[in-house]
Amino acid sequence: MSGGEKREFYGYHFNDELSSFFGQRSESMGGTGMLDLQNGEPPAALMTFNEFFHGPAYYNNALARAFDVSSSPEEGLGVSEGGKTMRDVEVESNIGGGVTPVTPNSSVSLSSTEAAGEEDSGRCKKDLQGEEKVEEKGAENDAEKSKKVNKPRKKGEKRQREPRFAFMTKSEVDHLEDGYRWRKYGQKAVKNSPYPRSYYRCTTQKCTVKKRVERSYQDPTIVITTYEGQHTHQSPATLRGNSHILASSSSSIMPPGFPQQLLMHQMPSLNINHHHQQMDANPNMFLQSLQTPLHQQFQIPDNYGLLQDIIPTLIHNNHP
DNA sequence: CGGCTTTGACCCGCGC
DNA sequence: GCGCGGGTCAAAGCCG
Repeated sequence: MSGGEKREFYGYHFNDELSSFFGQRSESMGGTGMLDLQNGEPPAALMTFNEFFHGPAYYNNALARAFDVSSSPEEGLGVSEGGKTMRDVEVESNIGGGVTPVTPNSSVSLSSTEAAGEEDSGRCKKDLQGEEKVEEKGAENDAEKSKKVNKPRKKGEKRQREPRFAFMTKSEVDHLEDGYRWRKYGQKAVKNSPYPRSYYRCTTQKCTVKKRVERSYQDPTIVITTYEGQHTHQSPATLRGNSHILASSSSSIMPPGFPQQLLMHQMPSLNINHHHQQMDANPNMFLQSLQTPLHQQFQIPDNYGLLQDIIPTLIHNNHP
């Protein structure tokens, strides 16, 4: 909100546990901003925006190439921890005051993750629930109580997790307006955090995009929004016509599910700080993929150590 | 009345 | 096997 805020994009690997992530940054780091990967999860590969934005296929191939591994998610992207793999791109930017209607004072960060070889418990449940419910009915006498969520999964079948994108937004409102319509379908208390995590699903039919919204317990002014999946439609806001600019300028690099309205506000002065080692696998990929005006404002991260720099920035932003 | 939120129950994966 | 934490479901309630 204070004018002159800088907007920055950061790439970093983040663990699924964002809340923990933020908690540790000042708790275990004493506020130094060092990011400590919880669980000692090995650094995951960073992927470019384009890779991510072009969907899993692109993304996996690019990654495979970048890391010289099989394109098979299960075996290639071996950054696994508990059967989980993920890569992230974190973008952090402060929205200039007044640009964002709903979140006037926001600093937005985004990151993406994907557990390629993993399954999405949610989807599993949902998808199987319908079909299994029928055949299971019989053997479900005892499962009466479990009338709800119950879904056996076909053996050997792995759930696929959608790519994820997480935003760290400095905002007073939890649910940020991003141009899409969401329906809340759950809320859970977050461990080690007084703030609950809310689960939203895109209300558009056949669109399976979901998002989680939680507030950093270390810095209540920061709202962490994690998008999962890609919208199969355009943003209602875009359709409404007030985002046509976005449609042409960002649609080429942003995934359907990307909160364009949010991004739009960041675009004017994206500024990515990259570190290198992580990108060494393919240092050019990032830039190559950013064949849009955007890249002109990005700074390539050099290594996953960027994890360590993200936080400081946040701190600076939040505590001038 | 339709759409959305709330909320308790339930399932799943994982670590011990 | 058990407990924990994350994620989802769906009934009930709320609201415009």
